[in-house]
Amino acid sequence: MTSRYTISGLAEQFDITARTIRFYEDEGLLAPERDGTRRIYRERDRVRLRLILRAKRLGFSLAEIRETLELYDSESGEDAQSRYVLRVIDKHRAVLLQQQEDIRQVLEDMAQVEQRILDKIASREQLPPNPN
Amino acid sequence: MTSRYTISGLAEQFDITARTIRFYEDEGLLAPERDGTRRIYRERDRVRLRLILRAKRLGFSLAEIRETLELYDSESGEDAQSRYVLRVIDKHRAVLLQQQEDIRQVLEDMAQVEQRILDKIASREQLPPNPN
DNA sequence: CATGCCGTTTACGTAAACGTCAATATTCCG
DNA sequence: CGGAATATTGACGTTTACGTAAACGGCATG
Repeated sequence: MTSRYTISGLAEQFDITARTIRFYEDEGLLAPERDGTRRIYRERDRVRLRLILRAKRLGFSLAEIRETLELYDSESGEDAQSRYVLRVIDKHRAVLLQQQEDIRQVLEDMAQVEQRILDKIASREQLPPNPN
Repeated sequence: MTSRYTISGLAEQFDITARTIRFYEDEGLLAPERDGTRRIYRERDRVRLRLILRAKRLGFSLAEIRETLELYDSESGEDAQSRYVLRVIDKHRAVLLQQQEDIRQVLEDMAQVEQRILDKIASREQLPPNPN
């Protein structure tokens, strides 16, 4: 059961269009096998796609995602290369931590707006049935 | 000291270009006062800009940000409007929580890649000085 | 066999978010 | 006061991430 997927199957699973998946391939983010001309996706392609969409939800560009995937995938034979990858990982981690902080801030702001509205609704319900 | 800022001042503070700030104004995200033709930014503009950039780092579009700002700012006089805003806030919160989860996942993946590399480096340092 | 239905490539279209001049004020500073 | 620096409004260019349409191949099925 080396699970195989069709392009429309994958598209449905992730709620995107086949066009999008082909585009990701054009951009070098995916490289499915072929049965003649048809694309065949395996489990590893699915995992990759899930990763891509995760990163996209966080606002990263396809170019960034591609570079990152290539880098992390690279067997990084040499020591220098390994250390370079480690540095890049640290940079990426910094960006993600910043995003976590941004999310915290926005959630806080939202809670304030929400509270303001709730207070107003509450104060209105206190009032007698419209003194007109 | 009702702090005033020039456009280039703000640009420097936030490490963006003046063009960007003007563009945000064109898009209805900012509305600074004018001294004749020059723009004058007050503290509230600065706060707004900080918010905009935060949201941008999280991958939201300017259109989304504008709508959100307008909505949250609206005095929402009517009760129905208030309840509507509360629902939108809930939706936004859901998106942010999803992002938090995405970040957790990506951080996890990164940690794995990092560990793999560290292991490889360690195993290499175990080996005797190159058996050639 | 005709007719869907899915898949493929190629190509042009598009919206978003600015960058990059250009031409024209204004303002600051020695 | 005069030149340098800063600001303003167009207007056009560019990149990203697909959408959309055209034109075609393969297969399955009534």
